[in-house]
Amino acid sequence: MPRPRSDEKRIALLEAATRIIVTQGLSAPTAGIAKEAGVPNGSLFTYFETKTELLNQLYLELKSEMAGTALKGLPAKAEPRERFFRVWRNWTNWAVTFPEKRQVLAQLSVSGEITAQSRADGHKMMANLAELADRSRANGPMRKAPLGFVLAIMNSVAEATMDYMTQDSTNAKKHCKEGFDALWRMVE
Amino acid sequence: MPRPRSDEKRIALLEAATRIIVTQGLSAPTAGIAKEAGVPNGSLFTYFETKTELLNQLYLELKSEMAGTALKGLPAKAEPRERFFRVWRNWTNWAVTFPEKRQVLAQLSVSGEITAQSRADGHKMMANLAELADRSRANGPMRKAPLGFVLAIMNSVAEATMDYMTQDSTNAKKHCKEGFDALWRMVE
Amino acid sequence: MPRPRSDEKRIALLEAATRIIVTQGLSAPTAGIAKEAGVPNGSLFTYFETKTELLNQLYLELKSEMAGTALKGLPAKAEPRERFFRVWRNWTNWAVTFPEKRQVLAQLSVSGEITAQSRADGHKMMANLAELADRSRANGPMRKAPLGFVLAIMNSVAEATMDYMTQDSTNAKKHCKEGFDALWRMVE
Amino acid sequence: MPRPRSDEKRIALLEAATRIIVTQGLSAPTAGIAKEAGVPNGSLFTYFETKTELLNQLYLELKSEMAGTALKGLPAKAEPRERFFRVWRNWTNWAVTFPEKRQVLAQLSVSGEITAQSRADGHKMMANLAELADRSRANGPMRKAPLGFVLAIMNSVAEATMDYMTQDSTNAKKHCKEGFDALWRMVE
DNA sequence: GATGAATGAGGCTTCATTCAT
DNA sequence: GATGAATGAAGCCTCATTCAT
Repeated sequence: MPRPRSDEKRIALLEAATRIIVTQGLSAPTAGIAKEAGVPNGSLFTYFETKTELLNQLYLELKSEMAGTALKGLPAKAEPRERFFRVWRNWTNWAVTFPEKRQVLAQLSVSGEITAQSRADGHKMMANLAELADRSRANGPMRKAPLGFVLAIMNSVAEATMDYMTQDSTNAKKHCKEGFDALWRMVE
Repeated sequence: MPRPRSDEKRIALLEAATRIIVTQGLSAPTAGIAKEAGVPNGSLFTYFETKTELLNQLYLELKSEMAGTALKGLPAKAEPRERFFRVWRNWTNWAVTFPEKRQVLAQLSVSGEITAQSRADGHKMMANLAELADRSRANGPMRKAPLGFVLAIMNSVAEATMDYMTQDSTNAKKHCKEGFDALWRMVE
Repeated sequence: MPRPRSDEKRIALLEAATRIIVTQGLSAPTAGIAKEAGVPNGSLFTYFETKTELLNQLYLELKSEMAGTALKGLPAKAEPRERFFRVWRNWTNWAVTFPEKRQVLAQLSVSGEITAQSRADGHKMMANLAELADRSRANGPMRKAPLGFVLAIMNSVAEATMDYMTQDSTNAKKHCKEGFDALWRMVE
Repeated sequence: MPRPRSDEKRIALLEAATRIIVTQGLSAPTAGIAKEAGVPNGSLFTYFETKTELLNQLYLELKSEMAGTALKGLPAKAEPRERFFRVWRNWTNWAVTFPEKRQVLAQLSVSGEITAQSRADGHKMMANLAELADRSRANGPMRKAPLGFVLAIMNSVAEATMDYMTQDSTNAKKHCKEGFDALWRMVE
């Protein structure tokens, strides 16, 4: 299938999918997504061969946006802790700003719809973040632990922090800092 | 004095559901679950009014089993750290021993099928664990953070640890310890 | 410019429904109706959102056809009695010609499936007939009775007449006249 | 199947059926009827072999009650008109007093569930009424019309009258009289 | 007999995907 | 390409009836 002329509808569909999936779950009908996007139901399939394909692209899109946002404006020269905190703040803020996106990403991640390839691609997008984490723990107590493990923990603390920031958004900033400090205590 | 409702079938259905959902996801047909349980499809509905009801009961069952296992054999008198580690070990071991149960629990947790009531009931089952966590952080750096936040982090580190233990099960014991130490560094 | 929705299928479905309902009642499966109409079962639902919707539309269709037939070719200028008789003849003939339609209409009318809206719409279709009745009784013994009552009686005598015409169709014409005369005696 | 010991439950079931069918239609589940009657669902089938059987007996029961009420206290010696009016009043009053019974009887009558035998039995119950009608028209304009036809018309006018009495129950008595007068004008 | 759990065929409806226009 | 009607397999759930206790 040739690439469709404009990306407009593709993006409209992806955004609509996010909105619909938040409320209806992954089993939301493609027709509903198309309608929400203001696109005829049949056309969805000229942009995405199958529903699974749409879901995988959505996964990548969200992951990419998340990673991009986290790493945006990262100062090239600064203390590791400072650099890491910058990323942490961007990252968690993204989640608080777009809770639906985070939720959908979570749903997609546990679902069986995402292919190994997509997961691998998704991980690549987090590569810079991983590198940052790797350096941060270089002299700390987890210096000998497998990087994957450290990343997993970092990710999970981030998730918990995001949850709490979203839940109690008036103190979001404070929770953001607390989460970071806790993480730092673990690795450094 | 009619045939009494058999608890066996109820359990068979719940276990079958776990097995089926691991491979097919939450959208697995009820007929498939019934078949796997060796029960006629219509009978599923004499034990669970709807599929959603089945899912909610499964959630509670798994949560309850997980909490029960974690707290089993907890020595009444011991150092907090020791007590907590005992729980941690039980908990993560359960996840490694029954990866399907954990996976299904994860799917259920993010799905929209679980009612607020079920979630509340599920939380209650973790109450003892929560208390333990509360005491552990009493003199540490997170002593002023909201308990919910501490629990969320604890939970997320546990998740990461379980993931890693499952993935690299030869070193499961080591990862279990590492995860715990990381957590302890955060709170104490 | 997709395939336009075919009115043919809609009508085929309505006619099939009539045929099926006569023999199987209102509980006739939609699949059976679709099959009888030579249409795939799923397609029934592109023409009628639900079975109830199909039933309501069928009700209206039949009512409309009945009213239309009754009033067809009504001479603008003629004695009231003459005009009324014309209608009466058309009306009862329709019932004798299409006994299945009448029977289905009867089933629908007593069933709980027909909405108040549909009933109201159905009544409107009989408005001209009602007007005719109203004029006919204007100088008779029922001139002071509520119009609704007169209409109900008229309708019920018509029903009885139709029954008898159908049952003993060789004398249909005679019964038609007798029914009309009886009715006329009542109102004029 | 041997006759069950007591008629209590049988009657409870029949009455429950009436109540349930009014609101849910003839497709009401037997389990619902049993529950409404305070009888275990399985027991329904010791009183009625099948659902159809229950429906037929209900039909007969209602028909019998209706006829019985109509003919109750009929003065042996009185003018035909007077006698007939007595019956008419009883009959229509019954319908106004028990609108659910009438409605259910109507539903049953048009449904395909009632056997020819039941219908025949039902007609027999109206025999006295038929005889009355026959005498009433003996010298009137319908003296040569088939008795069946006259009965049908009588029945249908009664139906219309009942409808109107129920609808506008404050003037029930008046409508009762009006209906009767209209009928009388037709036959006498 | 009384009870209510058990059964499995079948009903209505949904939906991803295709395809006529 | 764009559109939305068409398709039919499949899903959840219902229910009359049977039967173990």
